[in-house]
Amino acid sequence: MNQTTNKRIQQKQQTALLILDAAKKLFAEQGFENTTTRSIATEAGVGIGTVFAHYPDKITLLGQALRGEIGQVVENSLKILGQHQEFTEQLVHLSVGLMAYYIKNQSLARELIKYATFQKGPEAAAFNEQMTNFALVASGIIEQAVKKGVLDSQVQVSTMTKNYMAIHFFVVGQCLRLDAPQLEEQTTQLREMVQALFTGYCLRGKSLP
Amino acid sequence: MNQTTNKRIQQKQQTALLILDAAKKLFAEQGFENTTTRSIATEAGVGIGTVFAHYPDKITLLGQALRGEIGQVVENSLKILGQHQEFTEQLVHLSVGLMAYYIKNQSLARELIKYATFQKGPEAAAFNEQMTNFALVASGIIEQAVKKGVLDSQVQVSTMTKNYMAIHFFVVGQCLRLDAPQLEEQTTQLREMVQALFTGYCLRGKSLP
DNA sequence: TTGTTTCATTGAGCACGCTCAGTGAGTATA
DNA sequence: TATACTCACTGAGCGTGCTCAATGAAACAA
Repeated sequence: MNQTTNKRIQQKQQTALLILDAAKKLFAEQGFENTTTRSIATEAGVGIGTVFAHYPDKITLLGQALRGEIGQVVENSLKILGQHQEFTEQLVHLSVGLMAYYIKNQSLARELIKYATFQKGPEAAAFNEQMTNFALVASGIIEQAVKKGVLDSQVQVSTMTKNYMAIHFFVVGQCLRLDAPQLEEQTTQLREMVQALFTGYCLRGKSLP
Repeated sequence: MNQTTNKRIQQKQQTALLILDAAKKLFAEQGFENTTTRSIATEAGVGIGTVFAHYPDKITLLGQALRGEIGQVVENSLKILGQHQEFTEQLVHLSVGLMAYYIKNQSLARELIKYATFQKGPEAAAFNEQMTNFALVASGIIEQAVKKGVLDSQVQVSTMTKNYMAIHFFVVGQCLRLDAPQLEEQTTQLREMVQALFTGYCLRGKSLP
């Protein structure tokens, strides 16, 4: 029963992959807007109807194409978080990974985030869940700093986390919007803003470089 | 020469107004996506081609429809800025006007800002110029606070301004994204974030309420 | 095997935003 | 007045993203 039924399911899964691979290739080669769903279907060797039988719309295809990579980028950032001692540098590092990815894939990332930020739907929900996790990590870093006595204990961790996320989105927005953003410049700006946010609450006499 | 030429020019200007008025009406009644350019043409009593002879694309029509109102809102906010003594309250007040407008016109404003934030073109440029002016006002408020000795003179005004703008965009983003945002809640969050940003640098013993 | 049901696949077709060659009234020139 | 030119206006038509009734192969039932 299972073995026989599998034939259809396997076929379906493979078709879905074929379409996704074609989409990835064409998006990378021609950009999002310049790639037509018809050309994706042709590249994948299926009819247009099949494309939309597997993915509800074009933006979902882009989301599926980028989601894995973005998750990977965040994961990598998390792995080497511990290398930094200053919690502000940990926060900076957390954002820089994504910033670098967004700069490298500016036009595709811009399209996805434009959608995810302002629209509703499963694709936006999935993306925003990733961002919620991201905020949780930031919150943990700030909480640790308070517990270690590096930060004044009267700060509201939740409010500071929101402030950090605001900075993150602000700088990420610039990475997506500017004409030829330089990672170094944007990182410097990010660092300045994060330090400005926290320096007033730092207890030990750590000075800015 | 002028008088006779005016006939054409006047006719053209009136046609443009007719189209813009029709667009305003239909956008308000049916939303941006649900309003077709054809229906705007019909409502205005002109052909579709005429619509695009006057406005390069649909989003420009929305921009023209909202730009005036948004400018008005900012102007009104500026007029009563002086009523607040605490500079943090001045900053909060600066944002609240726009937030209220965005909540009231959520779906249309979202569409315009989605475009202006991530796309290029004259419409986006015009909107971003408004935002640059907005940032200049904020910068002035912060600079004043430093000069008055309310803020530690070692703060970088430019960096703090960026931090404030980050908060502004963050909260405005929520006003545009959430399902039924409450102005009071969003204002409270904005105030918390602004106070958290500056409290560490405040010289006088002004306490939070 | 034969009949029945499920469901992945298909492409003609729809509605949309936007284009562009053609039209004719308005304007300047003789 | 007669003629040439300008330019606001027009809608048929194009290329999109996406839909949906129809098709037929795979899966199950007899």
